[in-house]
Amino acid sequence: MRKINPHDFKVARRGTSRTINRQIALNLIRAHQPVSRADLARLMNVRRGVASLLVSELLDEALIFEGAMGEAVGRGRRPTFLYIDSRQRCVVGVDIRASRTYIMVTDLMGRQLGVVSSFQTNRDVGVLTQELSRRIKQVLADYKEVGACEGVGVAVPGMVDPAAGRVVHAPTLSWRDVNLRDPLAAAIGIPVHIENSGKACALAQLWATRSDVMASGISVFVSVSDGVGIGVVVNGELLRGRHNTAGEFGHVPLSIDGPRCSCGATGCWESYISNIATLSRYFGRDLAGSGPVDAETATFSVEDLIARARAGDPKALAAVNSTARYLGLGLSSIINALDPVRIYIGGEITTAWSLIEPIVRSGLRERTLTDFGGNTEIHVVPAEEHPRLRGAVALVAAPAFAAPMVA
Amino acid sequence: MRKINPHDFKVARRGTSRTINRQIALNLIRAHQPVSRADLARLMNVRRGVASLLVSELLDEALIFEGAMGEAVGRGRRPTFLYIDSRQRCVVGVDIRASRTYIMVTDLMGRQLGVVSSFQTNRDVGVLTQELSRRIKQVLADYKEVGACEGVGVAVPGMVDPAAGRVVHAPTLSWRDVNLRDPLAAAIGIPVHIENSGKACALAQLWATRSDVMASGISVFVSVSDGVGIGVVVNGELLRGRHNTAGEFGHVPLSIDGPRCSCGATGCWESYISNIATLSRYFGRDLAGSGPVDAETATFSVEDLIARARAGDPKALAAVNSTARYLGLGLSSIINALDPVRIYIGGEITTAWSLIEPIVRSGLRERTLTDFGGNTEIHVVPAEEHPRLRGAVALVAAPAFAAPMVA
DNA sequence: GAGTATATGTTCCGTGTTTAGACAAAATCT
DNA sequence: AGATTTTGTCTAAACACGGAACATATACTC
Repeated sequence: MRKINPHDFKVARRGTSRTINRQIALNLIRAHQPVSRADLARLMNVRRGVASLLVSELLDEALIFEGAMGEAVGRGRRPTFLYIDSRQRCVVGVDIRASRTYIMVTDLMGRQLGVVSSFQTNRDVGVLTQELSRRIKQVLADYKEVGACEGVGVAVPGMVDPAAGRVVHAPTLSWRDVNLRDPLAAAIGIPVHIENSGKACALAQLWATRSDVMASGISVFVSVSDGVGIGVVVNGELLRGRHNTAGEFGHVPLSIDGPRCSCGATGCWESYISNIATLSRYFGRDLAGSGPVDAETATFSVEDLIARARAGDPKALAAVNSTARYLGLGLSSIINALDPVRIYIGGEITTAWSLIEPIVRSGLRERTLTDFGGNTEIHVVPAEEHPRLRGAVALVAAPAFAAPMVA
Repeated sequence: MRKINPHDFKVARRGTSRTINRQIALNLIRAHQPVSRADLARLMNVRRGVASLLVSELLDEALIFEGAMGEAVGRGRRPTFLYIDSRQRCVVGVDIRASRTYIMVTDLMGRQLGVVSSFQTNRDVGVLTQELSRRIKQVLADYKEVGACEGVGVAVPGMVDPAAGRVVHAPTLSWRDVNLRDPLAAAIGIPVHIENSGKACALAQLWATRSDVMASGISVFVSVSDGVGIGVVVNGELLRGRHNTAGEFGHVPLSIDGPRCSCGATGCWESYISNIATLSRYFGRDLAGSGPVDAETATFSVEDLIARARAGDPKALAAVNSTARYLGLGLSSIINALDPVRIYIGGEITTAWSLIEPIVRSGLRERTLTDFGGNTEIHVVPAEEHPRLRGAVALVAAPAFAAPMVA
């Protein structure tokens, strides 16, 4: 039951019905391809004539194309199959992280083309833009057969203003109010879209062709790495808030008297479960601080810690288990606050999922208000799926499929 | 940018445009009445002919009526003014609280008719239903001139399944899985709608004719009384979640090692800022527990405490100030999690707002991630506005104005 | 007071879109 | 070869917005 905003509404025009149905048809082709006009008519519950007209419009705009004739299922004329037209078009996804930056090329459906390449992140924006531009051009030259690049999507670990193309604040990169989009777009001559990496992860799941849980109700993506990035999707739309900072559950406290967090406050969830927090717990001292960096801690990663835990190192196991419990306790806040259908979890810690899942679940159940809250579905997204990169790609590819604004 | 759910979408039919525009016109009449057909055409940016047809349809359905001719502004024919048709129709709002139950009669616009009556809440559902039924009939008989009752809306302090008409769990009433709607509806012969009281408060603000902040972006209503009830509105729609429990920020922790909360967990925000928590802080012992009830604490309310604080009692002031700080700390979680445009606050503690506002604000700024987060607009809703009751009324009156489901 | 200007509300026709159904094309089965 | 079935196209009807003309009603001007 939505209220119409009496100061910001969209009147239905003569072509509004067509626009709506055209987008529905396009999405159905995306979700069900290969699919025939007759299939579409059945899926949409309209006459074949209408489906035909919608399809011819999409064909004119080269958003879809007619593939080979399908094999007839029973008797009767064989259908002509329709596909999203991703021939000779590609998208580049970029994931900027504190240590390394990753690049991937996909088609318009978000299907990976080639391999993911990476290089060390230079925190000087000018230098990074130069290097990114060079590498993107390189990658596009390497994969010439994939065609023209429709756009570049960039996931950034920090607060982003996508409309302005600016990074408002990225603590791990020491960026403040940086225009990342325009210089990069100018350098490569391709449109660039930027977004916060937690939100990008959520977009990746939302626009993944297989999943359709996220397209209705509430779903949450929790990405645990250097920091905790979170994206919330409500009714198929990313929750942005007034300044595009909605979803920062990482800085909701577990204990206001807890450890100091990079954000300046104390006891944030992030300060309990980030990779640095887990490692600090193992080494018995705060690695986030500017203390002396010894050879061991400098290169030791959470994956290494998990390996030791699996190998039977009791201290490592204790550190991981501790993180698991705090992870569950924080998830309970998300569940109480949003009552989501499903929570996706990504990040290095998920490689220990089989180890920690029961602890996460019991930590979660310590604080969830209801039994079904405690049973909220949790889905692990492995690193190989590259959620940030796929989300970055969605920034470019998804708008063409978005629902029209109506009423 | 919303994704169309490929398994649950609404195709635009021949009448869809008309349905959309009809609802827009209806909402504009609601928001701007008195208003003429020509005004509507201008507001909607359509030809007068279209507006005329929409209006005649709304007239046929008796949703609106033509009032007296308006005075011509300049020269030219005088407009015929249109109004939402609330003649001879009324709505009853009911607010069930742990101690007392309140009843109010309004018209379809939510304008209060007569006075708010109340009686002591009997926790036996059967007895309460009987008494409610008797009193509602009484009130409708007393105000016979207001016409037929379109429905009864009930706000309940607990978890509610509005579709089933059941109270799933209301701790302060000791109710579990109680069918409240059907027995009451049967007894009075009028449709009944029930909803959680925090969500009802949010609905009251959403559908208030003057405010239109809530109709776009994110807004939150925080109601502090025996417990902490919260309603979140996203893009003009109440955030419900999978089990209609979204918004329970009252049970997000300030400190997981904090005081025990009525929900069973420890350190919930509610356990720091509920009226009982504030009073417990003043009396130096836990009033929520089943300890001995002495004459002083039994009748002493937060309003009394605030009066003492204003009179200069340092212990009272300290207790109130403490609550104020915790209120601010918890609000920062809401701001970080949702980045709302505005937060509404209701409850007894708001009578001390002039006293506590700076402390709430500084507590809030201790933990908000960004400067603009720290400056998030906070709006106090005084008890005299009866947000719960107006929300209960909105349950009945609002559906007629809701946006149609499209795409 | 008659004529002019202006605003409101209705009506008519054109265009675009869905709805319904007929029809040709293509494939399979008998 | 003919019947059946499925796909895709086409045509007419129903319905909605878009645009403009027209009647109505009021105020201003000479």
